[in-house]
Amino acid sequence: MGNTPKMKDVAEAAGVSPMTVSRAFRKDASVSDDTRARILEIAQSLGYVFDATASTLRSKRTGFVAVTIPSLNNANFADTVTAMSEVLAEHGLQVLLGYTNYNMRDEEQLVENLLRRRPEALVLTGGNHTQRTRDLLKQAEIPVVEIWDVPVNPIEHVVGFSNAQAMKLVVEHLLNKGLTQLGFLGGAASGDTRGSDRKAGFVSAMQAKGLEPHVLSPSHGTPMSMQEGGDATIQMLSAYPQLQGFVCVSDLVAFGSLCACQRQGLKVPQDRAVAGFGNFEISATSHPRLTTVDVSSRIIGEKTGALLARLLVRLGRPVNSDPVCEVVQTELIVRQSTP
Amino acid sequence: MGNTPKMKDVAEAAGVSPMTVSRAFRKDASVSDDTRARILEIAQSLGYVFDATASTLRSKRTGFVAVTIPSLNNANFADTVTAMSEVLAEHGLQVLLGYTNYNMRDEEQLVENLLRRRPEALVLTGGNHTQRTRDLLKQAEIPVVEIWDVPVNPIEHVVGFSNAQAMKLVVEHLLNKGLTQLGFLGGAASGDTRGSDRKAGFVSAMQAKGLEPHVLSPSHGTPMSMQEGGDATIQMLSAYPQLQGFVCVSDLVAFGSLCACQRQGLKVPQDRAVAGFGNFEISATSHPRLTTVDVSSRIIGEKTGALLARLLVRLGRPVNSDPVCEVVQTELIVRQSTP
DNA sequence: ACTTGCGGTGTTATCGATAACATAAAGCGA
DNA sequence: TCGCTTTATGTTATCGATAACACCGCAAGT
Repeated sequence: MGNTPKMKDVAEAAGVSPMTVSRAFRKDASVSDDTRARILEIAQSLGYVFDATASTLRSKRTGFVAVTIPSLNNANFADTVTAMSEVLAEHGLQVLLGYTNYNMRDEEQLVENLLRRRPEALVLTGGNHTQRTRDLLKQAEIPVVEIWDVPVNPIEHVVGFSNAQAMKLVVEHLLNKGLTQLGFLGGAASGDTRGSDRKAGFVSAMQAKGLEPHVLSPSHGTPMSMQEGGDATIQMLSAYPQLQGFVCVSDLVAFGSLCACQRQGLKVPQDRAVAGFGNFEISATSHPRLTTVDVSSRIIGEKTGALLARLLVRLGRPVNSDPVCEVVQTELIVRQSTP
Repeated sequence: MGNTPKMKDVAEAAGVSPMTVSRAFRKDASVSDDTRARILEIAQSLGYVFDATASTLRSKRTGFVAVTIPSLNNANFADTVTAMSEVLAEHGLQVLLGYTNYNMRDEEQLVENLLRRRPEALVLTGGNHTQRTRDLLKQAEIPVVEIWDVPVNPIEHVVGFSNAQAMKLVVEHLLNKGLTQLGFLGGAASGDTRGSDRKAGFVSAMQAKGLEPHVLSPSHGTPMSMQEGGDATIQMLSAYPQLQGFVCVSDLVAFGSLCACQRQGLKVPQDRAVAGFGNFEISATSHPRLTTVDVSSRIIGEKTGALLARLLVRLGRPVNSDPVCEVVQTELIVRQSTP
């Protein structure tokens, strides 16, 4: 139990001071090559495992980057987190992940918990936060990045895109193809702000052409998914049989909608068009394949990781710099589910 | 910068000793209710955020549970991790997540990195590890749980199921329906051991009936997904046109296979049967819906979380107990993609 | 030859909270 | 009233690594 070897033990075994062992474990510090090699070998043979918890206290560098996402159950966020983790790992940084459940209250609690771990930076998915969350982050004096959104009033750095703008691409494509009777599926009032932004993009794009936007959103705060997309489609079909197409908050909803149409004996795209959002794998596979918007989830992760690596460069404390706002590309991908 | 308030500052502001503040921040310790309330209020007004990194060093309790999963890009693992996080959060424990990329070497490196953070327990997805990984874990003297598998030679605790056994359910169902010409899609040689186990289950179930098992696996170490499932289906169809059904390593592959069949003008299940594995959301939505095996991903996470909470109960060091081996239920779900 | 500089190493104090122990005040039965 | 437990709080030393500084010896510059 108490026999876990410490740096001191390694030092004694190697006949050097603990300080030298400490240096040997860091790539940058100045130790002669053979001393380092010998120390590392001895450490390994003793079964010594570096203790980051102690290092952290004195050096004030935890090597953590805290990241909040609404939910793990979303391939797009998972891609972003994976890419970010990879980039950060190259710089010796660890991602500390937390889930907000699409809820600003939970986010506030989460942020406080994460800050207790003294992360060197914090990444928030989305741009909507409670005032206390913003206060906590300000106090923490660490770099903050908001992703997957372009907030009107950003906290500091931003790596994202306009969900409303991206959704507009879809609507305009359908309008150009002559479809004017369109319904929107998804985008709850609270919680999923990205979904709401997409809905807003749909509504404003329709209104810009003087068309009526039909919308069906879930009443709860969590985003619609496949099953609900199908249910919503059935409802829409009976409430507005004249609809020519369904614009969906995500590919998952679109897939649910597609299958529901097929079950009703409706052909897609001949009888009804269906468009998704996010370019999930499913949209490239389904039959027919889904028209969607690619939002480069991985690239958001990579860019955020690279930005943080730059800000947290080894030379001492975080570099002060002007807020960065990187807008990543979104691209309409037209496939067979729309004319 | 240096003006971040510390416990001492809160103590002075409240006119008590730092120790009392420390106790006020822990639910269990003995402080009078009004003192605690006053301290917490003052702490809040000063913008004090508890420093877990310092607490950790002295108390030797990090509150971390390290978890390794092959990849975030899998809704099943995501469910497990989410459920586990929820349960552990109730006990003040934080999940520290790492990815092995379906690679034992990466896992070894990852485990070492995670151990540096001094987690109180470690959860490994799968039962295949390098010797050094096993040595590291033994040295660490913390509870270890292997999940999503029932290893022949477990390290310590297990919460999982037999992938081979579960796959056998699918095969036997198809055989009972009179289909004897079956092909298997997925399950690479290395890397994805759960996939390989499922493949093994398929092969042995076929051989038990004296039938020839046709198998098509990816050459690389990462699991097959939708796109590849479709490609593999096309290959199988031309190599073995007599096949009556495709048994797939996952619902994702099955969905790829289903769509590929449909593109070829083949009706499922009339012309070809398709079965998946994992009961992903897609299998309940697709048209036709997919026959699959439910493996209760969330329950694995919940049970693992509960087990760890029990082992790490607040009263001092980890409780010593005999290794637990919980086998969770798997259930065949017959839907329309098979006769 | 003498200084200057630098690579390599050791010494000491310290990061911020808490375990362990000590202590003061309050409750309580006989 | 006394001794005893219980509750609320304070004191001191410590967790394990590292920042900051000091130091030594050797090579290069003048």
